[in-house]
Amino acid sequence: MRRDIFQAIADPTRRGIIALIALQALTPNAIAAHFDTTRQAVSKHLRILTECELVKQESIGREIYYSLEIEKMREIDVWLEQYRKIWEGRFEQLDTLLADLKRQEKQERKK
Amino acid sequence: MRRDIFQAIADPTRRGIIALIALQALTPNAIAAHFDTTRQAVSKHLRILTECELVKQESIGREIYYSLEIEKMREIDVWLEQYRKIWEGRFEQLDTLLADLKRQEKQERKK
DNA sequence: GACTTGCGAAACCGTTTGGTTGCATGTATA
DNA sequence: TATACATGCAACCAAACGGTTTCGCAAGTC
Repeated sequence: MRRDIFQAIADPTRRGIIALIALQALTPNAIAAHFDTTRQAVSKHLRILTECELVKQESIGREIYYSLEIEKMREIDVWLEQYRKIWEGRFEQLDTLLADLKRQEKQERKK
Repeated sequence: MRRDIFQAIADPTRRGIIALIALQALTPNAIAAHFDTTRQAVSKHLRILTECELVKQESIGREIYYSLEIEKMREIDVWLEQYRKIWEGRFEQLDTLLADLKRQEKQERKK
């Protein structure tokens, strides 16, 4: 039940949905038409994406339009930043980088 | 069996391991000491990380040192890039962005 | 050679995941 | 009002996941 953005993007179908609704809101039916699964399966994915606030919905009549909560994607970017420092060789603040990694490792350990 | 980098980073313990070996190679025992699981469980995680080439190993005597394959982390960055364009409002090449998202969506559909 | 250490592999187990089918509800439309 | 449509939700199921225990093997150490 612990909804995590990293878990949310782990599934290829969900990444497909994210790509699909990144620029335009779509209804579950419209989304399901792009994949070879049932509408209900898509609905489940949308629920997971909604639970971790990666997706927002807007009801219009009997239709529900889903769209990407782009700000949430930054969370991945934040996590990636420390490693970007490494592959870019930016070790100016090696101390803080080490502290960041240590803190994160400790945080993960608690889960 | 489908080893995917996104699935690899989905697990919090694996993210902890990644943070831990990002700057220094460590043995399974040393890694396991940082988490409250068995060495064997860590070993399983290391196998998954190795399978998707996120981690490389070097045998020294009877010890095996695992370290992060930092280049592989760029793959996540590449995937994130299209969304970064969106949240940064960089729509200069809206056409190519749309094409990128379409292509990716199609790619995910096949899986 | 006998013993300890570091490790991976296999077997097993409870839980989660991703999918399906069937159903209930609310909204438009004839 | 009766009908069709768009959707979420519950129940169920096989497969995958994350963990443990047990084992076997290679490499050091006495």
